[in-house]
Amino acid sequence: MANILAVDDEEAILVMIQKILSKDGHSVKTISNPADIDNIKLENFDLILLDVMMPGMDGFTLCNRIRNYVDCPVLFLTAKTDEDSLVYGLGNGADDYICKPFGKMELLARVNAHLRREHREHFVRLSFGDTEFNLSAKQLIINNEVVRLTKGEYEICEFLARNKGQVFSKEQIYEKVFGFDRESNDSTIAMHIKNIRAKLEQSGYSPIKTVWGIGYKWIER
Amino acid sequence: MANILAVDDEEAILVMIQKILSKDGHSVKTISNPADIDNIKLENFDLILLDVMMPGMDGFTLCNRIRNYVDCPVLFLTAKTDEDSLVYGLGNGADDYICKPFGKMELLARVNAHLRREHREHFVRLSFGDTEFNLSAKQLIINNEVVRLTKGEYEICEFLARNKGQVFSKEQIYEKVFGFDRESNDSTIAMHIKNIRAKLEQSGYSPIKTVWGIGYKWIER
DNA sequence: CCAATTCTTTATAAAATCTTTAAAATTATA
DNA sequence: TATAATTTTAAAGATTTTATAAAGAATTGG
Repeated sequence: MANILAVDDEEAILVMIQKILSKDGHSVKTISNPADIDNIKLENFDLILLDVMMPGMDGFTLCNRIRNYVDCPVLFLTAKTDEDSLVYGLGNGADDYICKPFGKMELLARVNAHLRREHREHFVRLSFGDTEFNLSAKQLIINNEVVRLTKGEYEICEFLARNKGQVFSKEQIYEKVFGFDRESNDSTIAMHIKNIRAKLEQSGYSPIKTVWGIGYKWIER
Repeated sequence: MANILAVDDEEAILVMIQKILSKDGHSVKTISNPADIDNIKLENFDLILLDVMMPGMDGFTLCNRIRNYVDCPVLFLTAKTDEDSLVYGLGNGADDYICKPFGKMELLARVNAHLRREHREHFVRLSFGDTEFNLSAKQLIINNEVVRLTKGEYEICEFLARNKGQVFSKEQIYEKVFGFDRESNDSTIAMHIKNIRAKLEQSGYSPIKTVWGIGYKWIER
């Protein structure tokens, strides 16, 4: 799942880390001599676990040094449980500070949380229930499935959904969505509404309701 | 510096959080009634602190719910110090789990570490699957083979790939990649896209998708 | 300064979307 | 119930946007 590097001078701990993480599907490389870290391509790792107190090199300095060419999460594993050390560690480029003795499940949970975060997409969203507008991708997603809408169709949906419950005339919709008014736009909107409905119907949704004589509205469910 | 939301039913803790964080330059909003969270635009926050045990709503559920439309770091503050709760919390979308009573400096250090990370640019590595950008050599490598792109072509690819999933208009792409705006740049970008596609096609890749009427986006297969 | 590469423009073809038209269906109301 | 108003629907036409090709301008490296 992920490439993880663990650096610690205690073999027993490395064995434990190796066991826990590889059981969860990760590929783990261990180093017991911190000096060896210079012979390794750190760029290839998705996450690094670092002991703080190691003979010949302290983890803080090491972390600070490798931060120049490493973007991935770096987590300290340490017996130094005082607050000052923690603050110092986090202030020197680390992303987490796990105190020994730590629970096996805690280690795994923290590692996975950091990995998950690394892959978290930063999209601007607008969502209610199982309906989601991905404003960055300009996509309407229903039940984790993308509904293939044209630009105009999408814009109409987003506009109505943003103001769900409110009724808008065809004219208003046209003006709000396309930005200007026009001679005969009612039939255009009617057309779009029809097409949108047909597409959403396939996902089992009918969110656009006709308010007779007035217009349309997106109903909240 | 950052907009932070803190949710806790204990006023004393909120006051403390407020004090610590605002002293460090952050803008802090506090909520003592978790139900109020529905009346707040969560998108505006850079980081959220959440108590786990609150009357009427538990933080785990809340976190899981808001994760649908919130990308920012969410940190639990909790008196539940057992490992199971920690694992459960981190497994439900949280990014950290801070046990009460926590040190003031620890809170600040963790908050800042998360914020710093959020702004950490990936300057070393950008890759997915067998597609890799060598950012220092300015090369796109697919299946261990270098794709011969011109500088402009490469920059467009890197920009789109960095923001994969997001749609950008031709104008936006031009501005972001070449740094300035221009009278007629649409056809230039269209041209580059065409050439990029032709080159990537030879490696069997078609990562750039046209979003009709809006622009282009990089899709991760 | 020249040659090669890259970027930009122009023109045309192709594709997708939007708009119009008109008829059918539905709803409101007299 | 009949009539008028409104919405729905289908299909064709118009428009807009993108893709492609080729040629000209600018830039770069030797």
